[in-house]
Amino acid sequence: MAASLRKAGIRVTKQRIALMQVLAEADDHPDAFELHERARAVEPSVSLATVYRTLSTLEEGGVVHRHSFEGGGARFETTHEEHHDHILDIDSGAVIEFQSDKIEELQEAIARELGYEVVHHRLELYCRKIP
Amino acid sequence: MAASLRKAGIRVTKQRIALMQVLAEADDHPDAFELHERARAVEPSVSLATVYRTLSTLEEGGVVHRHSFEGGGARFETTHEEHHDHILDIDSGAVIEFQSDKIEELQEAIARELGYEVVHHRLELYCRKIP
DNA sequence: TTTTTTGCAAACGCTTTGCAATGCT
DNA sequence: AGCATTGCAAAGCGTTTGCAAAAAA
Repeated sequence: MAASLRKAGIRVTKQRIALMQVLAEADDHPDAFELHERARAVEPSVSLATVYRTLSTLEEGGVVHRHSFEGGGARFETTHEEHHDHILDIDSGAVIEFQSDKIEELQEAIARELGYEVVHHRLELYCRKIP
Repeated sequence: MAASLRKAGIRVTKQRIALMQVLAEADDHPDAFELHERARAVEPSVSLATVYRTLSTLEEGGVVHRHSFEGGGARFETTHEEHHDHILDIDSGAVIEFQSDKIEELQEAIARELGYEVVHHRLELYCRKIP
């Protein structure tokens, strides 16, 4: 944990280590408040302000991704290799990841046709379970 | 304008008429602040609070759509027949609409495969002009 | 020792809301 | 008359920031 911070040129503090640990263990796209709760359980000295500051730092460093789903504040996940989009279960709040090369290609084709190149995109499917 | 409000079961006030007029003329997805400016030019008695309240009312009535693009507040457009998604020009801030049946189908296929049906979705391409 | 990071509390930007006054039907 | 809608100012919410103290390099 400390090593990977050092490698990214980010100073190692106990607050950052706690947050990274919590992020590494999370698989549910928590928000800043939730991350603060979890980080405090590991290292009580972590403040919410530091959670926000560290998340921004980690985002700049490409370590985490920030998502702004509908309703509520931003939610975070540690960056993983493959790009993916999200399905959001309207009823349970669950977040499911998916990936579609075809959709990616279509997006690029559409943009290109209009004289644009896609820098990044956002695709979210707000769904309900089929009974 | 007044008639279409009445038809939707919404009381007719000069503030609402002003806002609807401004919305009808807009083709640039303005935010609440911008709509307030424009509506005030038509009817000076419109307050920002009423703009927000009326936008919510119109949204519930299906008359306008609210979008939460990256950065800044919500932006609005009058609902038009065909569903569409958006390209956002990162440099100019311009919003371009596009529509792709293929992408829609793929989204539904992906959701279905995971046991979900798509209630609504969000697809935004943040783009830069190709030189 | 120098520079960065921290917690705290205050400020921020956008949006919503309580209230008494006003306006619609 | 009766009830919805208004403007205003205050509050709400998630997020950011100024500052002096603490900690990392």
